[in-house]
Amino acid sequence: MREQKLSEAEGYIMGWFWEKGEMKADDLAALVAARGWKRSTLLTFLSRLEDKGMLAVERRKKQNEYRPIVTRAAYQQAQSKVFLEDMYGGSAKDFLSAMVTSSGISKQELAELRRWLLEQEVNPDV
Amino acid sequence: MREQKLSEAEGYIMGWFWEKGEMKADDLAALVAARGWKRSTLLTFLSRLEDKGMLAVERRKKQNEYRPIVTRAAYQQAQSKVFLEDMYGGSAKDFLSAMVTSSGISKQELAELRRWLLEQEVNPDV
DNA sequence: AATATGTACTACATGATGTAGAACAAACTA
DNA sequence: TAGTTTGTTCTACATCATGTAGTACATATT
Repeated sequence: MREQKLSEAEGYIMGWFWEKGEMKADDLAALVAARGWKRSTLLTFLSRLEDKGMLAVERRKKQNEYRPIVTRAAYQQAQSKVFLEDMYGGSAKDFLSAMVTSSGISKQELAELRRWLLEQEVNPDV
Repeated sequence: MREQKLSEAEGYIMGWFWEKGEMKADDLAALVAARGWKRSTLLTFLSRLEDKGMLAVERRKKQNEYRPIVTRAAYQQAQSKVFLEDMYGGSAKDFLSAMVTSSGISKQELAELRRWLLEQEVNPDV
């Protein structure tokens, strides 16, 4: 039900859904074969993702169809807001400032960021 | 030992250390009285914070002295880097972009941010 | 009807977290 | 100095998230 944080495995799986869209358990199984999960393990994750409100399941006669109902962007945004709030009291500037100070961001990226920000100014469609 | 993520309670306690600096258990106890923790509970947290490398402890005859050895800024920076990497592949621009798109940041803040960024340009002491 | 297939339910170990009692050592006091 | 107080460290435990999977049960096939 609640839209929470995804665990590593869950995030990995959602990554595939965001890339491929709707899938059946077998489609996903093929994609995540590298992890060597047993089928039931995978099904457990899918079930948990449904509980977390990330996937919608269409129960069919043959194989269920799983569809992502939270976009990657929406998830990122939600997590980012929480992070920004928890860590910097919601101040994006403080966040950026910290990144710059600690070289968590390169000069090049900084320049790019500046360019982007200036564009935003021209387009007040925010 | 390892510098990890802080739990809610640990973060709350570190917040006080970052604000007050060095403290004895009693000093802290007074500050966090609202939480209604038993003394041993508080001591457990202090001990765990020491394990996590956040506090240095000077064992005294009377009361131990606890001192923060990771600054708030350092902690924020470390966490931010990890977050940025995990969530946006390290792209601060993508992060900002997401914030703007989702109104996770106000126009006013955006303007402030722009001003700040331009200042950074003038001062290449980054 | 017998068999195969696929999902849901149940289970379990591990690690983090919140919470705290009890043991033990040092200091103070009568 | 022996008893009492004070403070720290150890040990403990319940709960929750997570990774992992067996098994029961329903449905589809043959």
